[in-house]
Amino acid sequence: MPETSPLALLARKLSGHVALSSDDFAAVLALPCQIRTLDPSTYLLREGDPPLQCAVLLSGFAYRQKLTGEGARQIVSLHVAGEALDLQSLYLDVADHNIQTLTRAEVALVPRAALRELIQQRPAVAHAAMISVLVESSISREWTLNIGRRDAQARLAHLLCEVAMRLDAQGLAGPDGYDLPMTQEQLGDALGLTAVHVNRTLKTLESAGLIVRNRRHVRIPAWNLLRDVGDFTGRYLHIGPQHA
Amino acid sequence: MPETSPLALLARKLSGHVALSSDDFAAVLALPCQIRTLDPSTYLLREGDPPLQCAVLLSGFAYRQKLTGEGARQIVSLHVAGEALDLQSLYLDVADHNIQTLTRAEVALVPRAALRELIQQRPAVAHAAMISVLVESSISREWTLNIGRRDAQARLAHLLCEVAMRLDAQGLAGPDGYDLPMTQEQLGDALGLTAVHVNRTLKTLESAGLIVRNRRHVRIPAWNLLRDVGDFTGRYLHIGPQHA
DNA sequence: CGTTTAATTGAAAGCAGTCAAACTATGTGG
DNA sequence: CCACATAGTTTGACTGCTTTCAATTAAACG
Repeated sequence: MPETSPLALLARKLSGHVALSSDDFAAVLALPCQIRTLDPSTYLLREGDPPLQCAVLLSGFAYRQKLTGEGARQIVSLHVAGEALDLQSLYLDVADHNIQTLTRAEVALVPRAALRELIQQRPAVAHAAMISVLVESSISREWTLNIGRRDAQARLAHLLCEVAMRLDAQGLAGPDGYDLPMTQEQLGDALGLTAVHVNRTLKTLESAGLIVRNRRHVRIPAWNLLRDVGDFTGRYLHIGPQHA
Repeated sequence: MPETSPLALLARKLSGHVALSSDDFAAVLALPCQIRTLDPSTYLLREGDPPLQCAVLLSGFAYRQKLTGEGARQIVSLHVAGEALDLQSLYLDVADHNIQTLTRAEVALVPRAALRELIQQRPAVAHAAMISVLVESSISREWTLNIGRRDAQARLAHLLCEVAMRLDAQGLAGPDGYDLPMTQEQLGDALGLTAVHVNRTLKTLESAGLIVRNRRHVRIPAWNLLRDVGDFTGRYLHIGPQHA
C-alpha cells in the first residue's frame, strides 16, 4: 500500500474549492486506477475517439490541442500536475480535441465508469468536479481574449504570467522562476503565433528586462512589469486571493 | 397558470443529452423564476460581480464578453434562445466575464440557490447541466482554434456555419437563411478582427457567392462551399448526427 | 562525434489594422 | 412628412505587425 495514494493529488485539487467530507475524500482515493509513465507527446485522447478513461496528471505537463483542416495546430489549454484531464469529455461520447503530454508525465488512469459513478453518488465530488470544469472554462475564455485581442508581446507576457501563477499555486514555482518545458513552436501554437515570431518576442521581453531566460527556464525579475505588459490579472484563474 | 411554462425551453434543452424522468422534468419547470424583457446590450452579469441568479434565455440572442485593459473587446461566446447563461458562474464566487443581451431578449431569472439545490438533489439534472457546460467548453475550444489559426475569411465563414447549425438545431433557421443580429463591429469582436476587415471579408464571401446578405439576414446558397471555406465540421457542437 | 531537433537571424511579402471620409439606414422631433 | 441626428456600413489609402522563406547557429541525443 503506497504511503501516499497516487490520487491524493486529485483529491487535494478537488477539495480546493469545495469542502469534501472525509468519506468523500476516501472515496476519491479509493478509485481504481492504473499508473503510467508516458513519454513526451504521447496522446491521451484523440479527437473522434470515445473517451474511455479519465487521466489524472500526477507529474509533468499536458495540453489540449486541435488541428485545422490545413494542419495548423492550436493548443487550447495547458495542464500542470494535479489536474484531471478528461473531465471535459467525461459525459461526451466523442472527443472534440486531442490531449497530449508535453513532457514525460505520470498519469493515473481512472475508468470512466468509476469516476462517473463516484460523481453520481457523491454530490460534493460532483460539485468539485463541476467547479474544476468551470475554472477551466474561465481560463479558456481568457485565452480567447488573449489570442483575439492582444498583440504578440502582451500575449506571450500574459501566458508567462499565467503559468507562473498556476505553478506557484501548486507549489511548483519559486522566486527563481520555473521551467516551462515548451518549444517555441509549441508556445506559438498556444498563442496563435509562429515559432519565429515567438522567438523574436521572447527576445524583446528579455532585452526589456521583463524576463530572464536560460534554456526553458524562465524567471520574472519584476512581476509588476511583466504583469502590466501582459495585461494580466489572475482573477480568471479562480485560485483565491493571490499575487496581484 | 401559463399554458407553457417559460422554463419548458430550458427543460427541453437539458433533456437533449440526458433522459430526464418526468419528475426531473417537472422539477425544472417548477423552479421559481421571474420573466424579464431586456433591451439590447443589457448587462446580465458583470465581471467582478457575484452571480446571484441564473438567467435562461427564452428568446433573442446574448453573448459573453471580456475586455482587455486597453478596452479592446472580445466576445467569447454567443447564445441563442433556450440556453442557460449562468451555469458558467453557478459555482464561482466572482464573475470572470460579462454577459450582455445582443438583441431585445426575454429571460427567465432563476435564483442561484434554487438551481443549485435542484442540481444537488437530482443527479440527472446535474448530469444534464454538466453536459451543457461541457458542450459550451467544446465550442470555446473551437473558437480558440478559429481565432488562433484561421485567416479572416475562414474565420468568418466558420462562424456563419456555426450559427446556422446552432439555430437550425433549435428550429430557428430555415432554408432561406437566418437573421444574425450582430453589427459588423460585434462580428469583429467575436472573431478577433476589426469591423472594417469584417466588412471587407463579408463582401469577399458575398462576391464569391458563398453567402447572400440582406441587411442582417444571411443565406447560405451552397452549404458545402461555405463549410469548406470555413473549415467547418459540426462535431464540436455535440448536437448529434446533423448536416456534414 | 555525427545527427537531429530547436533556436536564432535576415529579408521580403502579405494580411489585417488604422485613419478618415462618404454613404446608408434608422429614428426622432418639429 | 421632412430635417436632422445617430448608428452602422462601405470604401480608399497607408501603415505595420506577423508571416513566410531561407539560412545559420546552438543544443540535445545516441
